[in-house]
Amino acid sequence: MQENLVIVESPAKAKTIGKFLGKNFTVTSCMGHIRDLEKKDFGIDLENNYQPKYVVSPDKKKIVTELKKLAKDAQMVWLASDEDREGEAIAWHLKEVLKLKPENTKRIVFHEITKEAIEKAIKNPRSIDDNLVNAQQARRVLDRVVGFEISPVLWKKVKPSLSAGRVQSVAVRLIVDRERDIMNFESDNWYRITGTFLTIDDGGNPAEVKAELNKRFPTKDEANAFLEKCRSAEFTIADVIKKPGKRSPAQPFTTSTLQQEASRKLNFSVAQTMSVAQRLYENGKITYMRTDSVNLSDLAINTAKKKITELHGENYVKIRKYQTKSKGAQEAHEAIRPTYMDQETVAGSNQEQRLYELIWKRTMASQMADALLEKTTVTISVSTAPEDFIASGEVIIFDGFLKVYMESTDDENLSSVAGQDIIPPLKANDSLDMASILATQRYSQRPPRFTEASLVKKLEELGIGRPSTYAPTITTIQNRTYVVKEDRPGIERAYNIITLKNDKITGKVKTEITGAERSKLFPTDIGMVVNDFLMENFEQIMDFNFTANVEKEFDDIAEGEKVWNEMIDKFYRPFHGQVENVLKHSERSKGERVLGPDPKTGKQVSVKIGRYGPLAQLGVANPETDDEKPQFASLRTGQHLETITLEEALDLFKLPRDLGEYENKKVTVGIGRFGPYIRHDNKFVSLDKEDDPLTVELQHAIQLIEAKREKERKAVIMEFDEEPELKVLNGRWGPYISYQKKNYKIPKKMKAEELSLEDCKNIISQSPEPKARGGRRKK
DNA sequence: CAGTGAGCGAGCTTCCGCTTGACTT
Repeated sequence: MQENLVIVESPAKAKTIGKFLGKNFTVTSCMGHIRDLEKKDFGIDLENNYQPKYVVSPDKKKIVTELKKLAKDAQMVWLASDEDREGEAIAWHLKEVLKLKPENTKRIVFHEITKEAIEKAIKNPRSIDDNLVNAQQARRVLDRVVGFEISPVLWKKVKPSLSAGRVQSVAVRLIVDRERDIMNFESDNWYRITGTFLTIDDGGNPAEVKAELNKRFPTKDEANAFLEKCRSAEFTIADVIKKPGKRSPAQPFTTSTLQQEASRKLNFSVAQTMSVAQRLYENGKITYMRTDSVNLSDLAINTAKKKITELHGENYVKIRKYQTKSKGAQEAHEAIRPTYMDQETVAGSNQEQRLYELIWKRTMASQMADALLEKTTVTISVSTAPEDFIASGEVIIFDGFLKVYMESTDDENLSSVAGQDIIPPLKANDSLDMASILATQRYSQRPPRFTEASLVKKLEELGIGRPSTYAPTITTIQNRTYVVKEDRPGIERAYNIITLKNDKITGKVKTEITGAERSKLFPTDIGMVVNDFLMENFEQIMDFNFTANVEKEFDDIAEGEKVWNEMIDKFYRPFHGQVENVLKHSERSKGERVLGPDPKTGKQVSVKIGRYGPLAQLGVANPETDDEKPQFASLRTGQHLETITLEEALDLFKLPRDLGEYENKKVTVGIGRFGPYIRHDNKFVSLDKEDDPLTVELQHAIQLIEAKREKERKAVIMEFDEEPELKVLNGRWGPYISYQKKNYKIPKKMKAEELSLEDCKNIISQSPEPKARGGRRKK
């Protein structure tokens, strides 16, 4: 019989703690929540004060059986889940499901996984905090109510299988709002004046000083006039100011900041970062990766200090204690840090090594000295104008933490790495020779689109979502196709540049690419329609402060100042009324937009969301007269309900288009579910990306048809006269056997070119029944 | 798989937070 059973949440944690506790303790894990609300039906008894109906989650049945067995054999069960709301509820569910008796059950908590912390916890057990558990039940029930009452409204009023929720719907709103800000953005432009001046440096060599005018000009004429004035001007140093400055390291990593930095520095997606971190954690290389705490254990700080001294010297050390202040933080863990600070690198995949290195550097830097800078500002006066040129430079006097790590920023325009601009020694009243002065036309920047990581940052600022849900939320809104992550090309923009050099003023027009996007989040048409529908009908849920407001109430419940089902009741009554109201009165939402009349026929042209996605419609259905039916055409990729023009929509109806004949058969071009295609002799050939179906000509179409035939000829490795339905083909993943429209894998040791008909039949009879080609087809 | 978009209506979809593998693409 085991004396003591300790239950924690994760197996990796159980392993470590097991080592600390010795023989009298068995440490095991429950893998997070073991029970949840019933998934079928609502899972909440509305007739009975919102009583939750809990069931053991299907994937936890096995674990629960094992835990029951272990608990039965133990004299004392120690529930050691996290100290936050969710952790308390996990402990309570364990107590309920395992039917633990109070006299055999103790609840313990610890913030860091060290021998001392755990022994201290064992000495100070408490009982389960029912108020905290109730706060969690309120959270859980509220989320179920919101998600499971609004989602079905969307199925009826917009499209089946859609979803809404406290977290995901606000995440989508952020992206939709930003996209509209960008659409409505009006770019401003002005002229920025920069000058290059000549001087002599300490060594007596010629040196350059670059400076920017402290005024920008709204028009080309004004910029020109200023350059004219500079022609005959004298340039004098009016002032040199030197100021000390410092920069401090960033806080240790939390889930959110790790996701941001891994995205900026390593180009990892949010999900990728988490799975790489999970492996590092399981291998004991880093502490737990789902945390909102920036706290480091004393042990970690001490080993970091030792390592910094060893590598860089004592003057690089500065012990810093960080405190978490983000909204809703629950402080159940430490910050994300290397388990052993003296390990600079780890074995493992390239990704694991890079992420580890990032975490190691960030943690080291967080305990290092400030960087000391000297900022120099030089004012250069212009004898013929009231404006001044300003040259500014920053020199690192002491690098401190910058020796190891520098946090990146999302703003590409911000060049902020110190030590880039060394200014040659200059004195007041020195005069400078002017080498050139430039007036460059600049445009104001539209708001930036979100990356996965910058969306996580925003959600965290708003207190929406938790470290364990950031990555899944980002995945969900993409799975529901509310949002897509993609690249989009920029557009070319012209700008003027005027140069004064050698007493000559010359103007030039240059071009630049602007607005190109890489891996950014864009709302889809359905995302926008759903967002607008929710904004109109469920404003309260869409409010950025909704989560913060209910969190306050959860806190009150946790403090014992509010009763959880009373809080839910207060929310539920008006909310449910609103749901009923919307179901009864609101129109189906298709995002319809009328673009105007077709100039040829006068029929109305409109766009909306149809069963298979966004479409354009020519004409209006009239059931009474039952005359001509409207024409429909799908929107093309890259076209959107909100931005498509009348002309672009009309073009869609020009397809399918006759190109002429080839081999006495018609050749037509159209757009289908898989993009633009050419049809000939009942066969389809995809157009190349650069081909426009509206202008493509017969000759090119024939080329494509022939190219496809050539490819098909190559694709057939073997045919058999006796069995025309059986072929050995070369596909995307290598050779395979096709027989009666089903495909079969060829075993690795066999060579495709050497198969006999007999071999093929053997393979087919021995293979498991494959899926029919085309996947899920109905009937 | 590529011309769909009308309508009948069965049975299904859905939330957020804890956790880790077992899956397919």
